[in-house]
Amino acid sequence: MDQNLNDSGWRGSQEGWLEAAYDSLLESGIDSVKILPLAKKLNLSRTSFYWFFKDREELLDGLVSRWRAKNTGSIVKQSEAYAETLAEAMLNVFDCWLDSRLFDSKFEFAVRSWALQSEEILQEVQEADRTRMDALASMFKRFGHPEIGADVRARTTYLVQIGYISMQSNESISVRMKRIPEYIAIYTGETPQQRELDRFFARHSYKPG
Amino acid sequence: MDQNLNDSGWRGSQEGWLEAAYDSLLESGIDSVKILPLAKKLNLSRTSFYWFFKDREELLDGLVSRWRAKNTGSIVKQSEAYAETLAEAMLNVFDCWLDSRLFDSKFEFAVRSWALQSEEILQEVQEADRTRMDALASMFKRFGHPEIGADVRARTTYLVQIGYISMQSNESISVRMKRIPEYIAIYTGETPQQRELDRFFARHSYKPG
DNA sequence: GGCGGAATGTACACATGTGTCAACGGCGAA
DNA sequence: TTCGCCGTTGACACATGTGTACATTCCGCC
Repeated sequence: MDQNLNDSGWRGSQEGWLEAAYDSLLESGIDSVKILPLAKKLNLSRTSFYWFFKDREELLDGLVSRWRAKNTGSIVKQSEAYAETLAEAMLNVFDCWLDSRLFDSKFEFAVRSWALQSEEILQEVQEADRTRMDALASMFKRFGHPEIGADVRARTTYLVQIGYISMQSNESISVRMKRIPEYIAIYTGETPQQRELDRFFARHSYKPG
Repeated sequence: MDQNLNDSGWRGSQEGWLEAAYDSLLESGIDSVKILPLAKKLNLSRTSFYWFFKDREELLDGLVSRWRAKNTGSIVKQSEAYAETLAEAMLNVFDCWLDSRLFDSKFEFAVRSWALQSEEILQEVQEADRTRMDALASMFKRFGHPEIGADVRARTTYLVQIGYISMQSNESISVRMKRIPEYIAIYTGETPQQRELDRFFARHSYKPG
């Protein structure tokens, strides 16, 4: 398959192995991330893996770092973005759910499943959950929701998305977009303005029909 | 460990292997369900497994059947239970989330993670999701919510729970109970009556402090 | 053009898993 | 008591995976 040489004139690279591991993790879970199959995919000898990584453990560590770097950051950032109303702020957060450059849902699900069999990963995931929900709760408080209400609304917002990911569904953008106004109403208790929605739709190149 | 004989005077049984498989699935995921380790746990020879099951595949089928029988039924049933108000109906559904005899969350999470690496299981899970969400949507419609609102509220209710499961958190009953009134308010748009809450708390032997 | 380190490959040792087979053991019925 | 079935076991054959040691090749540089 991948007989192409990379920059340095060689076929293999740390990045290459990591990328293959990432693909396999998303496709079939952590137990499928094995050196022998990856080598076959990369068309490399199994043992040349050990040139780039000490052992399998080190490869898996690389995957966790990748996940941590990508997914948690975006939610925090989007929840802090400028907004005039709570509904608009909520729509900023929704950007994450619809833009895979901000939040990688498949990656997220695979890592959470991984947590089932590794105490270490479980700690990582729970730490991420806390950070993300705290950021969302702050957003609700910023717009005047009292402590407990903000907390439960933050949980609702976040958990619906985690649950959605866990369904591994593959719906079209338009099906998902049709639910947005209702979601905003439920989460925030206020109806979003049409112009707020229009701005959101435009950001995601969606034309309501 | 398990040197006891069962009813028929023998040590092994189909049930015994299935139970061990179930434990292992919940503890460490489907890839940990292997005949050799299970045999060690049961203190039986690995090969005697093949007396009760054709192969590993058949054991896994047993696990799926178990899951299907338990988890989906309860949600449907609770969503159809008698209630005077929507808030009360919602509390009936909440029974599932707090009573492991109705809904086995760990089992649920393990099966969903399994779906990552098996197309067949993915189909099963998605079928279950549809059935459950339809039941919840019917409940919202029964209490006067229009189609799209009922649908999104059903999704919210259901997905928050699936998301919660996916956090694998281990919170005390009292922490969880304190959020209930807020959840009801968000999901249904109406505040629950104190007596409705009291009835719910009593069902779960919880004394608000 | 040949040296040296980066990258790859081959061979080995070992571990863990599946499934088949033939032999063995306990217990109840004839 | 002995026959036969239900359940159990160890030995075998095989597959897939990890990691190490050592040889080999490739490429840039002097």
